Amino acid sequence: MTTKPGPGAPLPTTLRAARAEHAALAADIARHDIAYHRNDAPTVSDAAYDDLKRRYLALEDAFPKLRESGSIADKVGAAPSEKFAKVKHAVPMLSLGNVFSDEEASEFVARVRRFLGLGDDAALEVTAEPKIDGLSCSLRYEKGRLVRAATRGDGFEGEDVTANVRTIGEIPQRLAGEAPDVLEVRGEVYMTHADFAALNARQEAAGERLFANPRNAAAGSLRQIDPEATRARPLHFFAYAWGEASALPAATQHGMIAAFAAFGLPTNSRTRICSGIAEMLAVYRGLEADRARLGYDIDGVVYKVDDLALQNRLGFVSRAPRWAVAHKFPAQQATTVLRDIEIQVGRTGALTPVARLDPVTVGGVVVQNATLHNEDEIARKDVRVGDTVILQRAGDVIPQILGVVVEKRPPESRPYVFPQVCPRCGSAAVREVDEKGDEDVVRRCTGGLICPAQAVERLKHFASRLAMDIEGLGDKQIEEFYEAGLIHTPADIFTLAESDRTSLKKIKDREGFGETSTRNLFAAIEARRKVPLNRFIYALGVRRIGETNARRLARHFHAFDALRAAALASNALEELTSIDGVGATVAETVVAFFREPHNEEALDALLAQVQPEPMEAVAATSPVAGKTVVFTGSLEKVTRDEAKAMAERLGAKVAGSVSKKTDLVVAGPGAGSKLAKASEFGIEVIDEDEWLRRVGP
DNA sequence: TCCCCTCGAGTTCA
DNA sequence: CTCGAGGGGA
Repeated sequence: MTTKPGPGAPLPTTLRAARAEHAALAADIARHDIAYHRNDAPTVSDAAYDDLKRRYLALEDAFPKLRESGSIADKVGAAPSEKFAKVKHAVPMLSLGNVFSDEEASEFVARVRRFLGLGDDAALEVTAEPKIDGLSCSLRYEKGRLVRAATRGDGFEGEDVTANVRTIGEIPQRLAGEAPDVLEVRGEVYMTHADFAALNARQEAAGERLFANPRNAAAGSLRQIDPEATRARPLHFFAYAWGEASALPAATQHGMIAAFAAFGLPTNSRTRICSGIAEMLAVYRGLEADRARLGYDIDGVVYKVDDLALQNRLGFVSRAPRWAVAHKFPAQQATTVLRDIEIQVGRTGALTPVARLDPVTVGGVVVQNATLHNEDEIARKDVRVGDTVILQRAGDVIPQILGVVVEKRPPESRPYVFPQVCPRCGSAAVREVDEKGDEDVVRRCTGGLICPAQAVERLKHFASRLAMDIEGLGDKQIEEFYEAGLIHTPADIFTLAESDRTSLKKIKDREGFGETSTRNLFAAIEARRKVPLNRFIYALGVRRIGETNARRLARHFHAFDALRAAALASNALEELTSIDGVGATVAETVVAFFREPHNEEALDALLAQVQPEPMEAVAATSPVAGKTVVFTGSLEKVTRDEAKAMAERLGAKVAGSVSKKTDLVVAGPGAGSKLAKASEFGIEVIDEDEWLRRVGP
């Protein structure tokens, strides 16, 4: 590391000296960035890193000429993901539902049978395979050649890691045999225990930081900027699924895996075909017993309905397939000491207790915090400061406190007393009670608009990715700007650039905000003066109005003025509850929001700065989109659940009874009163075959 | 009225 | 990811 003046040292007086220091700092910062973002192993503390950045930017401010040779300021703090191009998955990479017990696994099979309308004696084959604990990856082959590899990302969009994947020897550049024109092979990139141990030994010898577990090592290795660095890391791959395919080489799950193997792709030899729950559980037990000897990490077993035609019929529930499930091994547990309980104040005023723990490794990751959810949860488990607690990572991600080791409790400990006032603004914190007298589990700060904690959280929400998506205005910046008194309400964000230069100068000096980053931030803010209506509504942070409800409102009203006028109108509740998915509670919350005088004021100020763009009516893509459909009588080719799922997938609404709002009735044999009612209202009636023809593929 | 599903809100660590 | 609650169908 270069020796250099501390952050507080006087700046050099000559351009020459400044240039030398500027270059040295740039090199240091770049090195730390690499260590942090690429290797997932920071080499300096955040504070020390910030000092370097601050000094670097201060130099540039004092000697603007330095910027001519190219500044790294624009890149500083860039998310690691920005170093890889984004790739949209042609077919989303979805997640899997989880089960944790034999009973739940058995329910999965029962649910599949019920959905398909299979009798008890009808055969149903299911594959069982180890669930590899690595990184999901999608490999796109065109005419048999590997053209692109992408990480899973959020399931819809991942990162392009083609160059790195090409260095994995086990993954063929070219498929053997007769591969379809287009085939996206999906599977898991992982590292073996032996390679992980060897890698960590090398890291240690080189004085580099160690990886916490094979999965992190694999993730870090795959995301190397330099493909040659990936080549030096021994990665492996198992193919187990597929995305887009111009043709499928088989009609079953196991057939597909066999085809992958024939194409030269590595597949897992422990995959089995089972004809019932007993065999599935036997595979589970077998893998659980051999877990330590496999040589790579697995965290459970995946069951998949083998017949692809059945998979198709089963389809998806929200983001997970109905035809597959992960049977997880019991989560690892650990004990540690709870040092303190801190109360956080959320955007809606919710007081959330968070446990501060002595750092402990659970499932390969060091955990220091865990949410305690709410007051009742603490009381139920009688968690106290000083207690030794049992910790587990739920679904291997979020730490969860399971309970207290009472024998280890210090004699002087007392039950935890939940605060009755907001720790930030001192307002009373209450639990709301509904008309039935039921108490809400969360205690909320009643400070509302006067609570600074809530104000900051609302601002963070406003600028966040799913809301206004203002780049460069993250949580940290908002906190700093709020502290500095520069922004209080969303509208202030848009007048930031106009606000007097002296206060801006103040931020620059205080927060280490350089000329370049300030300019970029202003540009990002300007770019958001026009936003899609649904984002704007979501950004307002109205309670109970999340992403989906915001979209529902936007779709119904098309323009913001229409929504606002409707909320103020006398028939507001009626109008709002007519929207599918919006009930009385949500409607009342929306009405209350728009009628609150402070909100009206803040909204007027905001609308003077931002123009929400009206939402275009979406063109119907299917003949049944937007229609209300009723099924009656018995269906023969598909089950009722299936028909319903099919209709909803195409944008139709399925109702249980015929009314004037019904657009279409699908009647099978044995249809009774519903059919009569349909003809009474003059509603179109079709049979199952006609239905399948209309919605068919 | 109950049950199932979806949505919202809150959270962890990298 | 999980929990609780809202919405809507049975």
